[in-house]
Amino acid sequence: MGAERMAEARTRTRRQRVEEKEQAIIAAAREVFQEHGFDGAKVAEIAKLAGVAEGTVYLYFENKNALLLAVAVEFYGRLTRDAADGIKDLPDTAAKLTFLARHHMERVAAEWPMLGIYMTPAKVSDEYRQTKEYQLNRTYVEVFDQVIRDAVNRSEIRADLPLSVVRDLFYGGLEYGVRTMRMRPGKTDIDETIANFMQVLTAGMFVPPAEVEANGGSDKMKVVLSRLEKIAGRLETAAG
Amino acid sequence: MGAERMAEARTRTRRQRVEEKEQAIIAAAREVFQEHGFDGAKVAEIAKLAGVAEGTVYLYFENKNALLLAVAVEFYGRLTRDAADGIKDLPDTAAKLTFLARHHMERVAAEWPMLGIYMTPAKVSDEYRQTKEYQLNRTYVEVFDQVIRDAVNRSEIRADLPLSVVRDLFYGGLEYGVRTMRMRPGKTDIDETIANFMQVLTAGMFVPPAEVEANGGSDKMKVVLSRLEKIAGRLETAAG
DNA sequence: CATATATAATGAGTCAAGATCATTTTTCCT
DNA sequence: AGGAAAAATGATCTTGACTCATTATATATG
Repeated sequence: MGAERMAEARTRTRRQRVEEKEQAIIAAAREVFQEHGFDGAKVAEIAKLAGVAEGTVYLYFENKNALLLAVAVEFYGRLTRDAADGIKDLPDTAAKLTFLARHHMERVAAEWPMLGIYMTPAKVSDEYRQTKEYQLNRTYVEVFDQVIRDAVNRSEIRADLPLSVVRDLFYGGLEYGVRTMRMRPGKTDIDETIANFMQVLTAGMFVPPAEVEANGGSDKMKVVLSRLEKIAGRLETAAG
Repeated sequence: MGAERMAEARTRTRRQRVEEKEQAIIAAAREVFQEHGFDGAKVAEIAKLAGVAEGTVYLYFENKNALLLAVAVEFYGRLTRDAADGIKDLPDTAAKLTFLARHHMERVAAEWPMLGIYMTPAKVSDEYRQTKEYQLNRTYVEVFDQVIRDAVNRSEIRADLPLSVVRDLFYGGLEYGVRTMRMRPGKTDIDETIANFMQVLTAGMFVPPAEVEANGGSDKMKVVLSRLEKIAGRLETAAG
């Protein structure tokens, strides 16, 4: 019994050591990927930064891609957690979406090399896309999806639009938005950009005929009112 | 004089031969990139397919990236030309945008590997992005931009939205849309997807309060009024 | 504590693929 | 024809991912 527990304890500490080393390698990989991009990153450099020999990396990860995947898992974990936490106490749909937009833009902008790399479809095989990468992304956008579903249930958002279309516009638009911002640094304000995005998603980009009618519409209301008053008058007369 | 002309003529035919070979290499590269992706493509295979020695490729292109760039130039050329041609005779903004959306989706879907590769920021150096790649993209989206500008001038589209935001939503959304379609093959209809995209861009995704008042509003109002008038009429008759 | 066994780590070596360059082949002019 | 310039070749070099025989460390046992 005592021996068994000791054995277990020892095994655990060994596992802990192993896990610490694994974490060190992942951390090093993140840093090197961030700096040089996937292709530019040398496994030798990652190993050196992690304080292990090059061969050791391959005891922990099958290959460079697996290393990238591990970094991505960690990245998506943080991303998803922060997104979910961030919207928890926000009052309405618009505020939540605005937060998610900002959160996404900032993160993508900050860790662009990693994300850009990871998103490259050819990089991660079809199998992976069907499983791990897909699941990661799925879990992340689930936060967004839930906000939309709630809004649809409360009839704030059209129910006739497929969720995927809304989601693709949101995240696709944001990703391109980040690119645009990177292209002209300093010349674009993130808050203004997000406000404009929300503007389009909320009200569309076309000048809404509805709006024209609605304004002029108040005139219509007057017309209707006067007609109603006439009717009321006739009713009173009739009743009288 | 005669000699000079002859020299020129011969030089020209030599140049022609050289250009033919260059085209052959580019064509081979496109095919191999298309099949294996950038990383998977071997210069040796491209050379073989083009019918030249491996070293010859490097007489025409500095390196593999330059080869990719050449393929991209050719690709963007076709893409831009077809886009401009396609919208020339279309009657209104909505039709033009719908065409551009479909055109883009189909091309991206068909030549995804190439585009996906090329769009990867790390692949093409910062210098290139500032010059060649940026210019290519710029020329392509110029077609879209002009449609939007025209629409703004005719007051069909809000003037307060930066063009870049509209553009990013359009192309970003479409790119993600293509991904979604690839993810669930057969389960998503391209025309329906495009219609939904246009729906959001046109009218927004939120249920517009204005619309309720204006559309339903006016109709309902008319119905109610006519009912009231009928009632009034009957009452008058009855009272009469 | 000493020894044996299992586990972990190492880095020199292999291999594949991009890029180079001395050599050969072709073109073209006199 | 002959020679110079241009073009093409492929063996060779280089780099970096990945392997594996060897060494070191940790754990279990007498």
